[in-house]
Amino acid sequence: MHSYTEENYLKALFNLANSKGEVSVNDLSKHLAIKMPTVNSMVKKLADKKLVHYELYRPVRLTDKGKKEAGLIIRKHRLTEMFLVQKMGFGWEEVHEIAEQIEHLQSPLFFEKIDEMLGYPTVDPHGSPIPDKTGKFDWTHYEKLSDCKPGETVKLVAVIHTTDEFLKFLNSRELYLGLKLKIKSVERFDGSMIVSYNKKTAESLSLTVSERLLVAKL
Amino acid sequence: MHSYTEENYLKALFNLANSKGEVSVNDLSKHLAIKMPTVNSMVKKLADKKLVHYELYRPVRLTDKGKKEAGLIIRKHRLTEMFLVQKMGFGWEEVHEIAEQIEHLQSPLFFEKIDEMLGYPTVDPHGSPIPDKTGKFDWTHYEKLSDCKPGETVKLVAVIHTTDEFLKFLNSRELYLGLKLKIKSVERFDGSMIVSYNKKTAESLSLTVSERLLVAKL
DNA sequence: GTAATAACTTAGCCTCATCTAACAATATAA
DNA sequence: TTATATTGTTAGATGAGGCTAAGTTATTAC
Repeated sequence: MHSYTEENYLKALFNLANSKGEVSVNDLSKHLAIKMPTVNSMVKKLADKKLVHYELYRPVRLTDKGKKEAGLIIRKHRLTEMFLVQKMGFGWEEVHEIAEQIEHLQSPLFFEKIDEMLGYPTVDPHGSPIPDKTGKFDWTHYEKLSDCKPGETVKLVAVIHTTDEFLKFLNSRELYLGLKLKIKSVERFDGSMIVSYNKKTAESLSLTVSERLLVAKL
Repeated sequence: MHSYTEENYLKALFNLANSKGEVSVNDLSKHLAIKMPTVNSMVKKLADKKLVHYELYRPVRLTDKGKKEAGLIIRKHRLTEMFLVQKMGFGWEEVHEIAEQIEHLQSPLFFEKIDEMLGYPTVDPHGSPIPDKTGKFDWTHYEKLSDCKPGETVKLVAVIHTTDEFLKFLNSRELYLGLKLKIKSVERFDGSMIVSYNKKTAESLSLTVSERLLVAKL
């Protein structure tokens, strides 16, 4: 098994690699708030364990083994978040910190039980997919709200870059997963969007926000 | 806050000190499965932090501060065990290992929620008292089954030295908390007891077992 | 009351995960 | 295309929490 620390590096690599597939030592260092030389030596250690591909002065890529391990940790994290929200009554903005700790528990039985109690969910409370027991998952191809056109009606299916503050902001605007949104117009100037949903007929969402909301077209 | 390791030392001291109030370095070493020199240096560290009283070549005693800290960890452990049994359907023999890990989580909110969901319980699934929010608790004075006399009828209220195997043994004999037992006789020779409960009219319990069962007289 | 045993302590070493300081390579901009 | 800035690497230190080997103090047995 891997150490608490190694697990955090794997998870960070997994999350950062989503777009490019490779991650610079610098990105990792910033994301983990750990100095570069430390990250550098840890990356070498992960390479020794065949969890990442690494060459001097080159970005890092997870190996298949590394992807699997990372996927399994993310699985535990997301199952936990779902459990905290659905079975314990936490808000979606409260669960990240706690799941961050619980994901490291060594008890397959515990996570089996959670999975079962939740009815084998496929997404977490923020709409992110939960990897399966082999560590694999697919992001069904959702669009960013910011890529949609006026006149379209869409359903909010996931939230990305989920920070505390952002989720609280969504709460305050009554923006929840599953919500139907109609796009009324897009402001040329700053990319902000005017949308309607529920009883709100003209809410404005900045580009910063609409880029973080994933939707399915209806 | 204290490290994971320090928390384990505090918890061990708390558990071992129950009878004598003081604990030898040797006992601690055996209980934690950590070599004496390591324990020795850790004890000094705890003394620096005013968590234990310590003099060279003398046993160790928790300070009031240390007792409080330890009590709060035990509280988290026992609340967790109760949660695992009552809300997640685990058996009382399965929860120790998991609680051992969860007790170290840093999230007051998480344990508040558990406490609330359980209706502020005062004992864990094995009948041990759950310390309050100041780390204090009282072992209501229960008697060992082994100290009872033939003819008495008692209620099983707690189990001590709870290992996996022992709890499984109790399961197999259908010995659960709350059970009424009548003591029929005690064997002079080896201290074993013949008791009746439920539909069983003459079950034999060895001294090893009856010393680990706490009862209240009826 | 001494000798043997058990318990305790000290000294010194190890690994893990972190750091800083200094140097090397690559990328960017003039 | 050379100068500068950014990114990456190496070397060496640190603190936590372990270990073994060797010596010291208590305790137990005779």
